[in-house]
Amino acid sequence: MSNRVSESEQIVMEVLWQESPLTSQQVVARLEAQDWNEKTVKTFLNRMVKKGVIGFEKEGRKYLYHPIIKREEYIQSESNGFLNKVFNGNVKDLLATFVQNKQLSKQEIAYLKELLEKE
Amino acid sequence: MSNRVSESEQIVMEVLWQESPLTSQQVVARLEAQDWNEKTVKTFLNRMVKKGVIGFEKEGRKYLYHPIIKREEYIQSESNGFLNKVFNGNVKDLLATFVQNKQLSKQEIAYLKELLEKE
DNA sequence: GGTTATAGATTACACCTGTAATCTATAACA
DNA sequence: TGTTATAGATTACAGGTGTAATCTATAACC
Repeated sequence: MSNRVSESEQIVMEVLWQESPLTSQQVVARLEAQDWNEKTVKTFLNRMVKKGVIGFEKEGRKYLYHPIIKREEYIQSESNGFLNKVFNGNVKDLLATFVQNKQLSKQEIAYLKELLEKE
Repeated sequence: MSNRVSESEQIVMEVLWQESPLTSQQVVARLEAQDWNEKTVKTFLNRMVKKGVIGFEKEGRKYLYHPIIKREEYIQSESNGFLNKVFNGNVKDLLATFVQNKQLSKQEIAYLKELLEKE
């Protein structure tokens, strides 16, 4: 089993990053919008435990799940992967693509300029 | 067979985006750095044809492969997928993450500011 | 205490992907 | 023209992923 987080698993991670620990039932409840069978969610939780990306504490017969990897680290790692894969590591190209293809509000533009000033 | 381009397949696509049409041998030659068996590359070409992301013209017994999907469209689609998946669609967050975590040269910063001006 | 509901564990199964080896037809060479 | 090299097609096979159903043990209820 690899220890990469699949797309579906990431959706489960988001729930636990938002709030934890949670029982599987609570996770299922918070994923209602996904329209996944409860069994499916439990499979994901199980696999994620095996991958070592989440852990749990037993509480009676139930488990209380919590994230092990940090959201920031995950985002960093995904971002770098994406940067290398799609933009061959060229940050400028990546930024230009997003700046040009997405509508940015005046506020956002101002905010980003400020960030650039600080660099 | 899905019509998404896998990671390995994308590497093959890059070759054809750079130059096409190419025979499988030429593609193999341009992928020497990948250290893939020739058979492996041919499998990828085959699958990509089935997925409809590349096409070919017969030239005698050989095929001349060419991309069907455009690089720009691919990048757009991957970028949007990434944006939604990792940043929940929030471009500002995405841009901030890359601006803050990557070293940008003065030139790059100037260039990006210029882009922002134009928005 | 016996029965039932439920929690997590195990099993299932098809499709995708990485990574080739083998098959089959034919072009090219001797 | 018979043999061989080679092109693409087909087959292989393990591990990951989506999507659950079934198994097994136990907590909870009657």
